[in-house]
Amino acid sequence: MASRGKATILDIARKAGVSKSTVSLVLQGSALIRPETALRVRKAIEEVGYVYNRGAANLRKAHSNVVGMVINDLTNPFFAELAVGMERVFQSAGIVPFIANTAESPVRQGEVLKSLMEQGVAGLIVSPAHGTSPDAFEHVRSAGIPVIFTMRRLSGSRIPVVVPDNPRGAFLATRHLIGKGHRRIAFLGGFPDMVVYHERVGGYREALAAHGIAADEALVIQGDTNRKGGMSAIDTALAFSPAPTAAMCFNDAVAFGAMTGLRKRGLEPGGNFAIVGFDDVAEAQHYMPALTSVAVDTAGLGERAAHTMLNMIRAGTTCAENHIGAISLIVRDSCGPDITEARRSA
Amino acid sequence: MASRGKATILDIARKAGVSKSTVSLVLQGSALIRPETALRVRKAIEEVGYVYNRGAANLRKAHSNVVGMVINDLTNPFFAELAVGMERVFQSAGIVPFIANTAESPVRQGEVLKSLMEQGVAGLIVSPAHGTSPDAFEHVRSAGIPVIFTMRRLSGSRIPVVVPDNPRGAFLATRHLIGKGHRRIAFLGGFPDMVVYHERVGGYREALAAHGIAADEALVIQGDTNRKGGMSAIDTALAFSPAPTAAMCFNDAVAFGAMTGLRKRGLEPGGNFAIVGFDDVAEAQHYMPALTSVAVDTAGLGERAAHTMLNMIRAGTTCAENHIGAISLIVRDSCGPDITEARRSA
DNA sequence: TCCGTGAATTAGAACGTTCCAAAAGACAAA
DNA sequence: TTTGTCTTTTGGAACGTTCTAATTCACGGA
Repeated sequence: MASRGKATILDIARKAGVSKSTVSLVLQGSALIRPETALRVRKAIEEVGYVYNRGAANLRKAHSNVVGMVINDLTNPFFAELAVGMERVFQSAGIVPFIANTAESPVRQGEVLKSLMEQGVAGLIVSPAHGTSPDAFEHVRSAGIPVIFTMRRLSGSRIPVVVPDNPRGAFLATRHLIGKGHRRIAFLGGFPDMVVYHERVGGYREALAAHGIAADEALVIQGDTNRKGGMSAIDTALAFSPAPTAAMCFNDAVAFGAMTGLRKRGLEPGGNFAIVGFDDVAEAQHYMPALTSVAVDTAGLGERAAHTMLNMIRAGTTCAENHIGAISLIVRDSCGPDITEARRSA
Repeated sequence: MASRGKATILDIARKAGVSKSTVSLVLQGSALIRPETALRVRKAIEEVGYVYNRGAANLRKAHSNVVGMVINDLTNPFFAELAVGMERVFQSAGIVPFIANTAESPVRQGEVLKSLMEQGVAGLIVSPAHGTSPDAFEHVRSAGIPVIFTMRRLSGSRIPVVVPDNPRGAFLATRHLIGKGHRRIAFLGGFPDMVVYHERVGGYREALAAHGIAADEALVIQGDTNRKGGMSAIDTALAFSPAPTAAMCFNDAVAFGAMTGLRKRGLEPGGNFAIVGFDDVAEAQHYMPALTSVAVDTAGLGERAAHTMLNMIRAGTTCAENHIGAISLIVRDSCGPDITEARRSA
């Protein structure tokens, strides 16, 4: 019986009356082995409950079959979905994905990175933590290990990225608000040290400019990119006079927070105040009112990143083209009716 | 320079003018080595950009430093939070946690399990996928690898569990509704093939019985444990006559769905219908109305599970005591005022 | 009989660590 | 000088695979 210590390839060889080389070949599905021999070996494998030792194999093999996915915030469903999308692709390609969470801490990210390197990952897909230095992953890449950034890019880094078309998304969303008749539109959440922030605020400004609306810088309100940040940002926004009548939010979490904040002040999102989000998380459609948001096809981007990584690993390169994912505006109820129409019919 | 192929312990030895054994000892922080020698070695390590090869080390070591966390649904913030809590503990204990998602599929779970075994995990913490057979993890355990189930238990399995006190939670929540004057209380969501379901429904029934309320089996409505399930369950519940005036939900996701469903029918959660959830996810307090829910201290349970696992690994045992985590009812706005009082004052 | 060919199998040297047993060196006591 | 003890260092055999370069075998043709 398989007792003290696990069974090895050698135990199977003995049991099947072949050499360890033959067993190895069978394990790799080689066509060199005579089918009946292979069958005998496979039976032996079954009988002793053998489990393959990938660590030992990786010692010989050129490179391992594990890739690391370094995620900045796994408790955010948006990123969790991303991770799960990538995981699916890797799993079915026979490579083992390790998911690691950095909780937006560059320090944790460093530790996690060290662990993954020690495990001998064949590649790394990273959604970098807030505050990551642009060259934090350079030594990985220069060691010949492919790295891809996803969802967030680091300014000044030459590592390939897979990100949504943030400027276009913000542009479309803002244009939608303008089309509804809004003229004083706030931008809520985010900080200027993230590239995404500039991309989204840029799209927002571009839309305003395209419609000849003067941007009021006071209405661009920075803040945390979560519910709490949304609640305080909307408070700040409403303190101005004349108050904005609509808000483009950095992401859906901020939008949810803003909607709660509006209700606290007796305003009704989708009624007398319009809100647009960004990311289109699953919750957006179930919220009351259902949130109009920019869909970024999270799972699709994840899959794209994973496929790109697979190609890089196969090709043995650390280069790849950037991918800017298409976005689309999902119109739901949080922007209410056209306010010019409403005014006219009143 | 470190060029073709990574630097190994041997390169460092050469560079520092010592033997590979010495380098190994330094890497393990052994006190045997003379401090100045250690320093010289460490400098060499720094200079060549050496990265430790854990795979090679694990080949010799009794067991590895990685544990696997098998999660049924990472896109559910509740489980994501659990995973993150465990990860924190492991990371700071110097062991590497791998997070894997099974998407509630026993098949995926099997694949994931195989991968983890091949990586040579030292232990496994599992929140089993819906439909997992009770002995799915028996062979792991009998191979001497510690396994812990968390959040969900499998009937008939002898693997140690770390779970919240489900019966008590459901009891307290139901009692709260009864205290508000409700007599027709529905139980929404879940399926009888999960042990958790029986525990929670059990607590619900016990509370009813304790207050002399006859349980109406028609009001126990099975369904998916997500938003969609909640929406259809509340529809079913409201079709009965007399209709229930309150609902105890299997979890918060179901509760959110039920609240949406109520609004669709012109009822107001927290107004003329009372809702209680279970899990107290982060979103509960931000929802409108804020959801009264049973808090299970997710992160705490995760940490507890992780610590138990660490102990099991250290002790080399596959046994541990079950842990039933304390719960508490967090009262917010979704149950509204006492309806008997309301009736009296009307 | 001898040789060549091709298919199937195998021996043995890696891979980068750990760890045991032993060695080397320094010093004190006999 | 010899012996013993203690500290520090080291050689070399594992660990479980893969992979290259054989080796073996059967068969057909000369």
